[in-house]
Amino acid sequence: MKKINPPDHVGIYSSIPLFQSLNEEQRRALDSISARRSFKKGQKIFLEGEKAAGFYIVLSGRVKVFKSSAGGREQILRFFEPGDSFGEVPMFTGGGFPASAESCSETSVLFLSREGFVALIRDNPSLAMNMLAVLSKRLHQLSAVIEDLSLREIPGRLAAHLLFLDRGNDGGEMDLDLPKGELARLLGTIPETLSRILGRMVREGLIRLKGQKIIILDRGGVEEIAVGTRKLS
Amino acid sequence: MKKINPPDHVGIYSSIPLFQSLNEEQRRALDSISARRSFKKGQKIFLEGEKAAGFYIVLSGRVKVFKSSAGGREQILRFFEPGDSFGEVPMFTGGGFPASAESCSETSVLFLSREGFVALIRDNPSLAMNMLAVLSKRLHQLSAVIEDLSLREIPGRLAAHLLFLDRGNDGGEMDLDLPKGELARLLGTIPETLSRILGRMVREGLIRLKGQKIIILDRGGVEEIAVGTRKLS
DNA sequence: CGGAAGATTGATCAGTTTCAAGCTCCGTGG
DNA sequence: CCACGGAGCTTGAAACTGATCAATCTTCCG
Repeated sequence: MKKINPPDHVGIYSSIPLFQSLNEEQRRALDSISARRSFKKGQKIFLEGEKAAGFYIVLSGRVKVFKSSAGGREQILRFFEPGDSFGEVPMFTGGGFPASAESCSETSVLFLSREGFVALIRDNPSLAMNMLAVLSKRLHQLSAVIEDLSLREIPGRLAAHLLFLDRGNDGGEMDLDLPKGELARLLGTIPETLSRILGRMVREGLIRLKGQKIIILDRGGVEEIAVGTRKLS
Repeated sequence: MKKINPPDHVGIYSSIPLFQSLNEEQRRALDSISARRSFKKGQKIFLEGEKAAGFYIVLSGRVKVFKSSAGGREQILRFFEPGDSFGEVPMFTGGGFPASAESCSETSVLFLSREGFVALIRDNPSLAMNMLAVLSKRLHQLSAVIEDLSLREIPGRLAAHLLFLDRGNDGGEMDLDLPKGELARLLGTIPETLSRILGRMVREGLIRLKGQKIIILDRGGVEEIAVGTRKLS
């Protein structure tokens, strides 16, 4: 499991992409505007609409950011892992958080105060550029989520996700890395539906599945499902 | 109709929110890195995945940014109007555009070169802050789209959109401001479905509709639909 | 070993899309 | 000035996807 937990505090920042371009002095400046916080599994970190006093960076554990509906349904926007920052939006809009955040496990985060960070950005052009890059990548990701939700049906989303998990380890066994219920909420559906579709994929010999372990048996077939060329019967 | 087309070029920039904080000299600098471009109705401005040499600002007309699927379906992410910038993402990610852009009418835009603008940002902290604010607002918007697509059904999305259009002019007649087919693609559906749902709303006395003109007759009712408290029969 | 949370399965239902046909509006050209 | 033609919009019937509800099974911890 990834974890950011080095001996001295300079090391903390050097393993955070956002701060790559800062020098020692600037990193020390971060110390005075940041604080560690810990969350137990399932704790709320912030709620949609809340005002923010700053933003967060994951040090260890995992955080999910999600939207929830009146009816109790939940759409996960993304999981954040060690090194990822989250909750930046209200720092720059002045409004509230666009979504809620909750820890998925024992989690430790770094909290950075808004004023401090904004000041730091003001005379660190490269920090500003890094943050622009972070937000831009986030926009790209959200666009992809929208594409999934609007233009693809669930088997396609699932297939694409499996191929994403499989990047690099062709054919080998891999881990879903999430409880199936969470995966369902990430794909914009519910556990029952996910279960059924996984079942169909198994029946058609596309994948093998035991617990959270999964193997892609027919990569070409899965790709066809992802693209929409082929359908599950 | 809004239009940005002032006598001298300083004026151009002063009516663009992104450049509010720049002084005269900095605005003159923009001149050397920007160029006007014109598009006729329905012309592609860029395609998803294309590499970018810069980004755009709408001067007059309207631009839609959208995702399209293999099956020919289309999800509009947003419309951009005079003063709005669009297509910034690849400037900061180094990748391609996350979506495609097309003019909705005779449209004139300002194109700003990537290198020039990045250089400008580097020694204009407030320009960087403005851009951070722009991207953050965009993230907020996309989150809202995701919420709509995943957590709400179509009558709810439509009702929310009508209330949005109505902000300020309680009860008066207003304009859809879009062909119904485009509205459908903005709400994540197809013209047939939109037509039926508008029909149901009329039948229930929630709205009156003639062409693109629409009046909200029962604001409370429309709000209930938007929130999900009430359903159309 | 017991119990609770998570996962699967089946039957049913609701919402949305698809396909097909017809209609309306409006600009163009005869 | 009217007729034509086409795009956009509407309407209907049928098909489909995914959600809901309810029951059962599994897993994993305490």
